[in-house]
Amino acid sequence: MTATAQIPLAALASLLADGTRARFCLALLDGRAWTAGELARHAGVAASTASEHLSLLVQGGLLAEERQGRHRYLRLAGPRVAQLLEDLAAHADLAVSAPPPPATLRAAASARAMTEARTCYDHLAGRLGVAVADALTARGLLLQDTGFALSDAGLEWFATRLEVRLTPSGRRPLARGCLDWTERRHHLAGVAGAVLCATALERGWVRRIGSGRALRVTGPGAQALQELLGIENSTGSGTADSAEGPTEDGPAVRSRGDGIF
Amino acid sequence: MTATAQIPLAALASLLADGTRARFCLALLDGRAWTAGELARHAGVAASTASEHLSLLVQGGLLAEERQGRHRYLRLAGPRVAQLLEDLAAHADLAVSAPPPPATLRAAASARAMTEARTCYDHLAGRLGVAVADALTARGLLLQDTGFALSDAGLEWFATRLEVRLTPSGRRPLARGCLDWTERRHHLAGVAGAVLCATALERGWVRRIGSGRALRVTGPGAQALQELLGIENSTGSGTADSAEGPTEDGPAVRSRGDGIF
DNA sequence: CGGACAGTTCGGCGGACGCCGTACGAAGGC
DNA sequence: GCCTTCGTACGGCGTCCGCCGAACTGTCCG
Repeated sequence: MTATAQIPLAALASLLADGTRARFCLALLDGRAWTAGELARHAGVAASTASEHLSLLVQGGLLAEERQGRHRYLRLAGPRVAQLLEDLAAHADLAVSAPPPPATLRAAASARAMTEARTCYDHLAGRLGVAVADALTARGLLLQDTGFALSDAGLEWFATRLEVRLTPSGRRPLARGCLDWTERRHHLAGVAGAVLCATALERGWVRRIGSGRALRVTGPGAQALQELLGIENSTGSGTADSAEGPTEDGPAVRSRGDGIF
Repeated sequence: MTATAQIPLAALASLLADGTRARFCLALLDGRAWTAGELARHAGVAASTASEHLSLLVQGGLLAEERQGRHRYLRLAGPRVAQLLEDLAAHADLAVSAPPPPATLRAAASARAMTEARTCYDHLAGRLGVAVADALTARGLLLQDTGFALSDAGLEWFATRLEVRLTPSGRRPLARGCLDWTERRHHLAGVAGAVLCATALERGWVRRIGSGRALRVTGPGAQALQELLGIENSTGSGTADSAEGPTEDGPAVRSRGDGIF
């Protein structure tokens, strides 16, 4: 019996203390399910190595698996895990103040698209995510000064303007602040953040770029954001496909929008 | 160059992945400063071993050190670190559903006192902490349904009833929910939680039991809680000294109160 | 039924790391 | 001044663990 096993905190940290396992978890922060092989290639290790790591992560309660035929799909075990990883990553990245500059043009374009708009597990992040949180706050729908919670008007807004139900599921908070690692400010997470992101994807307000977690705001999306929250088409820079994703990257489909968020 | 060093998340997790270092951090969650020797004895390792570990933790930004004469005092680097540790520990402890029963009578008594009232870094926890959060919520001073934030009335209450200023310091939120690992519900953390705890200690409403983090509510304290928040003297069980602390444990000073929280 | 592919299990190798004891420097009490 | 005490630097030892390749199981497809 090793010493770390008796300290739950150390046992949990051990799971994330390995570079390969950490890469897996960070990749899965896009909120989707990857196959074991995809994760192995993503991290640059042999399939056998990945298999063992994934079993550990599943056993440790960080990942959930779903087997379909000869595939083993893996995703984060739930919002709690996603939040934990976000917090940890945010803290770690703050310590290393200077992230290495992207090595290739393509990576740079991908990074730019990510800073504009992306998913953060199951909610919106990047400039877009922060802009939404700010707009909600400016309109008195979200309280950020004294904590982080929806106001009564905010509840009303979700029900009547957005026309969605916020169902309090389990112990997950309705609204939660999530530190955005590019903007270094909070965006909206929790049930409300998830519902908002899902709604935006369903109604075609945002679309995934390529196979990654970067997002692009569509024309109707820009209009909806303007009408619902008064968010103006801001600071637009080009959009690009993402660098990495659960599917093999096909030929680059690089599009360039004009100032679309 | 090891592989984990290139992944900040993994580098941070590595610091906590060792049982001894984890023990150090958990001990320091009492919010006070320990000397290197005290921590070494607490974890049961040689002084030289502890010294190396502590240097790593300081270098990693988790701990702050302060040298006084021949002593090296160590404390958590700040509220952010404390929160991270709390979250991590809460998650880890949930995974291991059944904590081992206390081995000695004295440890059992200490555990009982801890569940009643204790500090959690710099705020109140245990039954007392949750009771305070609940009372604030019941009176409309704290919003817990739609997130976690003080209401306007809550701000007012701190200013006029408690007669303290809540100064928004840095990026620390005014109010934050912290998962209580004994009650499995939220208690009040953030600036408000810290101010409330400090006030309670200053005005003698609560007192530290022995040298640990367990607290005892005093007579005037019970009265103040009743007047300010309508909290009745609840579920009192005996109080006892704590098992571990930064100072060498002297002779046990076991006191037994009658139903004092 | 056989071939291709996804994933797992196993053995073995090599590096990383946590531990200690010892020796040393520095601060404080007598 | 000497001696005790707290903390640090170093060398060595043992273990743990992450990696791979090879062999095997199971699934899908033709």
